[in-house]
Amino acid sequence: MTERIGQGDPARTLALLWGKVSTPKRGPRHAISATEVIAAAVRIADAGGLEAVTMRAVGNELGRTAMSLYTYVLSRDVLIDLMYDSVYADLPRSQNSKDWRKAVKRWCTSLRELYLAHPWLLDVSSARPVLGPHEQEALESLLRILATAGLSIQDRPAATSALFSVVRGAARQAVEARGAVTEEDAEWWAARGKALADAAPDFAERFPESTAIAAQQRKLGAQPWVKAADQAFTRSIEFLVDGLARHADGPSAAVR
Amino acid sequence: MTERIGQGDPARTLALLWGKVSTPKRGPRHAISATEVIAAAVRIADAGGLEAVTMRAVGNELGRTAMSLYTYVLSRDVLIDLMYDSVYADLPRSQNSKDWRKAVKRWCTSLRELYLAHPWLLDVSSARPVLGPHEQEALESLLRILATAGLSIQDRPAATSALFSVVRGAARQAVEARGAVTEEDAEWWAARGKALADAAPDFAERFPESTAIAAQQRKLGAQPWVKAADQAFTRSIEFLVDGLARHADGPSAAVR
DNA sequence: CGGAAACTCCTTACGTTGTATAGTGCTTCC
DNA sequence: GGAAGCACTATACAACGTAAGGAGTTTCCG
Repeated sequence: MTERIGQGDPARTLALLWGKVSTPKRGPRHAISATEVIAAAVRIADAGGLEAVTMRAVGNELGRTAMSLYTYVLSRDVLIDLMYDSVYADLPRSQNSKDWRKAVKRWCTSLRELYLAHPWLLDVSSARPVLGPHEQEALESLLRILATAGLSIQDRPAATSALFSVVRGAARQAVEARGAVTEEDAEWWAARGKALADAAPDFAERFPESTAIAAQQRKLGAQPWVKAADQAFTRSIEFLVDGLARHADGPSAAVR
Repeated sequence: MTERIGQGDPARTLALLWGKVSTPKRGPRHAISATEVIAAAVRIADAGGLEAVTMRAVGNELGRTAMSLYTYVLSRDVLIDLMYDSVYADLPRSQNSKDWRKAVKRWCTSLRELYLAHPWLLDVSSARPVLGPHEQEALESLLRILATAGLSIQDRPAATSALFSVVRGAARQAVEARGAVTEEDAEWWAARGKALADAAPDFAERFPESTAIAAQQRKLGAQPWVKAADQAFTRSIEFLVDGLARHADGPSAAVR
C-alpha cells in the first residue's frame, strides 16, 4: 500500500510541516524536538526502508515508547509526510541560468540523486495534496526554470508533472538495478531468468521486440541493469526537454 | 508501503502468472479456480482500494477462509501480482498504424483509462521485476510502435520507461482530482486551503510561480482539478512525443 | 485392494503493527 | 494552591499475514 499522505486534519499537518506549531504554555516541555523525531525516522528508513519505520522502532531509537511519539505527530502517516519534506531540504536551490535546458537537467539530476540517497521516498505516494516548504521550493525552482524557458503558464503544470514522473520512474529503476548488484539478488535474477524461460518457452517468438532489447542491453558489459537504468534516465530527460523546447521560446545554449 | 512484487520464489510466481500451473494428480480438486480468486480480489480492490484486499476479505468473498487461499497463491504479494496482470488483459491490442504519434497517444490513453478504471494499480509498486503475459504484451505493443517510429533500439528502453512514468503520474493526478469531487473531499480541500494560508501567510511572496499557476487553474471553471489533470495528461504526452520525434525517423501524419 | 502420499480446506495460534485509553507526574495558569 | 493542560508510560485491542497441525478426499503403487 502506498503510504497516503495529507489525510486527516490538514490544519495540524500543515502547521507541523511549515513549522507553525507553537510551544504549549503549560505542562512539561518536550525533552526532545520534533526535528529529532523526524531525523530518527529518516535514519531508520535509510537503513531499512519505509516498512522499518514503525512507531515502536522510532520510539526505541529515541529511548522512548511508541506512544510518546503521538505528542509530536498525529499519526505515522503524518510522520512520513514530515520525513519526506525534511529530506527535500537536501536539494540544492536552483541557480539562475540562461540555459534553461541545462538547468532542467541539473534539477532532474539533483532530484534523482535525492531518490538514490533515500530510496524509501519512492515508496511514499506520489499524490501530494499537502506540500511542505522544501517540496514546495523544489517545485517553485522548476517552475522558475520553465518560466525562463518561455513555456506558457498553461503548459507548466504538465511539464512539471511529466518531469517529476520521469525522474521518479527512472529513479525507481535505478534503485532496483543497484539492488540487483548484490550476490544474493543476482542469484534471484538468475533464477527469475530461468523461471521465465520455463514459464514462457515461446517468449522470444511472442515478444521479439522485448527480446531484442534484452539482448542489446546485455552488451552493456558489467552490471548491465545499472548502466541501462542510468541511460534510461539521461535519455528520458533528453526526450522530454527536446519536447519542451518545441513549446518554449526562451534562450538555450543551443537548439541541439 | 508500496506493494513489492516478484519477491520470493520466482519460478512459482512466473508459473502462476503465465498459466503454467498444472492440475495436481492426487488429492481433492480445487472447488474454485485461481481465476475466480483473482477476480474476487480485483472486485474488492475496485470497491475499496488495495488495502481492502486482505486474505480474510478475499476468502470471505469466496465463501472460504483466508488460509485456503494459500492453496492457490504463495502469498498476498503474489495474489497482487496476479491481479495486476489480469487487469492488463483489458488493454486493447495495438493496431498497426502508419502514424506512430497517434499510435503512441492511443496507447497512452488506453493505459490511463485502465488506471482510472482500477486506481489501486497505482498503489502497486512500479518496479516490475516479474512481468505477466498481459503486461508484457502492453510493453511489446509500445515497443512495436516505437520501432515503427524508427527510434533506435538503444533509445527504446528510455522511451518506454518515460511514457509509462508519465502516464502513471498523470493517472495518479487524475484519480486524486476525481476523488476531490465528492462533497466530503471538497470540504477537506477547502480546509486544506485555509490551513495552508494559516501555516504560510507569506506563501504568495515566497512562491510566486506556484501562486500564478494556482490562479490560472482556478479559471478552468467547474471542477478545475479534474480539468487540470486531464490537461496535464494530454500536454505531457504531447511534449514527450514531440521529443521522441526528434530522435525518430519513421512516418508520422505530420511533423506538427 | 489397501495403505501411503499428496492435496484441499479449516481451525487455531502467533508475532507484529497502529493507536485507543487510562494513569502518573510535571508545569503553568488564575 | 487547586485546576487545567501537557509529556510520557503501561496496557490493551483490533487487524493483518501466515505458520502449523488436523481432518477429509483423491490418486498412486505395491
